[in-house]
Amino acid sequence: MDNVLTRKLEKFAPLSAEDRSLLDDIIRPTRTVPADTDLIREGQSSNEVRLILKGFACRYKMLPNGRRQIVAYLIPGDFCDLNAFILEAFDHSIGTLSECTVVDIPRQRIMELTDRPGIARAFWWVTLVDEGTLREWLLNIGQRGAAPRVAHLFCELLVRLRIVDLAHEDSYELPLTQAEIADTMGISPVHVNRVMQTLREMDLIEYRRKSLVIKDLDRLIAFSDFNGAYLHLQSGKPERQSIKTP
Amino acid sequence: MDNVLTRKLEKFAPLSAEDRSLLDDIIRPTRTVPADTDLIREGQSSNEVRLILKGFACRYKMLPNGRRQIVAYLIPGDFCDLNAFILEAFDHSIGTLSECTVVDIPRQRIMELTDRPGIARAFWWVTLVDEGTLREWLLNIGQRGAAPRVAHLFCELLVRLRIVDLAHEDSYELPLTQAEIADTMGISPVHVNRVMQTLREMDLIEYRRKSLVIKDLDRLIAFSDFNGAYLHLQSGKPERQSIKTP
DNA sequence: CGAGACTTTGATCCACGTCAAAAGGCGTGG
DNA sequence: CCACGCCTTTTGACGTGGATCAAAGTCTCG
Repeated sequence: MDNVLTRKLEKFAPLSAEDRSLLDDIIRPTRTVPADTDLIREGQSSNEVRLILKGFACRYKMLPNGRRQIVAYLIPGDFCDLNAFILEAFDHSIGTLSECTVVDIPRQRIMELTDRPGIARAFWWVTLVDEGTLREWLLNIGQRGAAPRVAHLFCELLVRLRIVDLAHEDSYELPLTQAEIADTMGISPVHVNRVMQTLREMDLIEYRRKSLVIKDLDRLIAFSDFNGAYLHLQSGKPERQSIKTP
Repeated sequence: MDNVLTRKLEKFAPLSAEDRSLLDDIIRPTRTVPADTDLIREGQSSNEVRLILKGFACRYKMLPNGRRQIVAYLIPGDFCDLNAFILEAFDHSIGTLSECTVVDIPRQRIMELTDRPGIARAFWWVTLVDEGTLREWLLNIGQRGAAPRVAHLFCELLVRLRIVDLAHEDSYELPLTQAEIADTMGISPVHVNRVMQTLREMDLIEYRRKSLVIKDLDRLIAFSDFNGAYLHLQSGKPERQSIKTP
């Protein structure tokens, strides 16, 4: 039960005891990866599936001119590449943002797991949530101004980290530099700094020592028009993010 | 053989004759949908899978303030919602951009098809390509200036339309208004207009009567840093888009 | 205690937005 | 076949959010 993966998957639908124990077996042996290390590089292929157990990582793409876009954050409980072995080459890289604990799961084991319908459905779910998140990010970057854009990210991370019990109240560890946030949001590092000051002055957040405190979640949600429906959490159990968006 | 769906799926891996004929049976009965009509609205659920046979449609998300972001184009051969029935509610809407011909396929038929491994793999492939495309769009909107951004879109559409034989040489029908392109690219309609004039003045494209002619594909590719690897076409058959990116 | 990595600040610039109006298509009905 | 009206494209003037550049603070950690 204290497995970050099952904890997450059960937010979609309950798993049988047997499924849960199969998923428990999978999370060993682990290895530790230092910060700022690539787990997978664009163009590579792989016969293993990586699962993040601890730390923050990201998917990113680079442009020849050196500009970088982070296209997803990977937090504990997230797979790097669940189905990627169907393709011959990765179309993006994955790198750690902080020190991470990772498991490498042989493709074969994943395929065994997906013989079980409950697990197969749960894996589909994570795939579809990833896709939904990409669409929401596109909306975020394409249509929101810089300040609500950053605020939206903070709301999303709160919800996602709560799912795996990594948020305490309305605050969580956010081991990112402002430059990394800039690469995520498509704005300059300097502007990220200014935006965060604005959010601070509005009394929406506090941010010190890589730790984010959301001081007024309701207003942060309203300010960023956050609606967490794209995370497709089970509807029986309304989460804070959904009850606040009329 | 003259089925827009199999034509596309075989660009990933060849299908058996039997698979191909199963996929032929699926594309009837069709219906015609006028332009600017929603096929699916955010929040809805559905037990059918829609397949576009003719025309352009798009996935989009709206903000409460009325701003819209188009997050994907759907062209002939594209599924609207292959796996979406796993979720209870759509997290985005799908609307036609031009008059479209569509088939509605009951969820049950899709599940029968995926019993066949070749088809199942092909369906996985389209899902992963969709996801890869979303990541590339995020890079495009987040990191490129307006002109290369639009140019990148034109390159992508050329490759995708060629896959289904809907491009003639380096040109194709593009039934979009500049306002729709603006909603896709996260820039204003006025600026789209100016960017297109720039591309025209650079002798990269011609655009009249909803018809786009790429006058110098190599330069357009270079200008937009286009690299079609994210479309994951079969590697045995190098397409134009890949040989031009060193 | 010093070095390198982050954050913060200030000044200036420019890509793109907004507003508003003119000019072209294009379908409809007379 | 023309004229009207509507939608789309184009143009111009002007405003602004965010970029860039550069330097000064501040952390953190060896």
